[in-house]
Amino acid sequence: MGWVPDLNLHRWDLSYAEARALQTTLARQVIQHGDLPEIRYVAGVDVGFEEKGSVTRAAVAVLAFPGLELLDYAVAKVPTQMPYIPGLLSFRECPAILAALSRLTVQPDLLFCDGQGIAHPRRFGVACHIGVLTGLPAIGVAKSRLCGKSAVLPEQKGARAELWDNNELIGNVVRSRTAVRPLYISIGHRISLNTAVHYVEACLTRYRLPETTRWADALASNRGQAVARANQILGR
DNA sequence: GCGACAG
DNA sequence: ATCTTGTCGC
Repeated sequence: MGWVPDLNLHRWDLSYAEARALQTTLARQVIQHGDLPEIRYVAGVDVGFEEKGSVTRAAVAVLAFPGLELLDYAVAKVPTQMPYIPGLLSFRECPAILAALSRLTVQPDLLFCDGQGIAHPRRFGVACHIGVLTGLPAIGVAKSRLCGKSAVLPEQKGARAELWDNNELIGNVVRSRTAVRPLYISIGHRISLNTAVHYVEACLTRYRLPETTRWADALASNRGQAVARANQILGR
């Protein structure tokens, strides 16, 4: 990651108890505010699995903002080291994600992570983890809820409700399209909740997920047509 | 002890 | 996440 001089790495071979303790410690490094300067490059990050789960495949797609044209993408595969355990997702996915980020040519100004940010039992979901380790502004864009409670959401696109847990505001539940399941948006790092929701909505077109996530999703799951289209656009 | 539980 | 075809509804 030549463009990230200060990667704050740590060990990944931890017991579950150690991993949870590390989350509690690192959560204090999350910066829960920040109004971003000029955002030119937004990136979607996602992970998929191969070989019955033994290989973790991460993909990062960088789009121009606000035009949303694909500018760059990178993929990385690493041996899967940890199973999926609710609350410890980042320990399973971060190694592959960091590897993919290191292969990027364009440095993103903002990362959209597939999963929670501080809307997490210890306020340290995958978006916080990636944000703190890279120092980049990050947003958690999850397709479902991990923890917290929110009011019933109107079916209309644009409907928005607060997500609360233990008397703390941890995120927003947002209807990105009429009559679809809502998105769970939370602070990842170096951004405020309102700014985070603003950028997610700015990356929406006609689908439930923002374009950043859609591209990362397609590339992480290695969908032939998506890879072909990406390579065509980028002339590869 | 009984649910809930990102991807 | 992943295994998988057609089908019901906005």
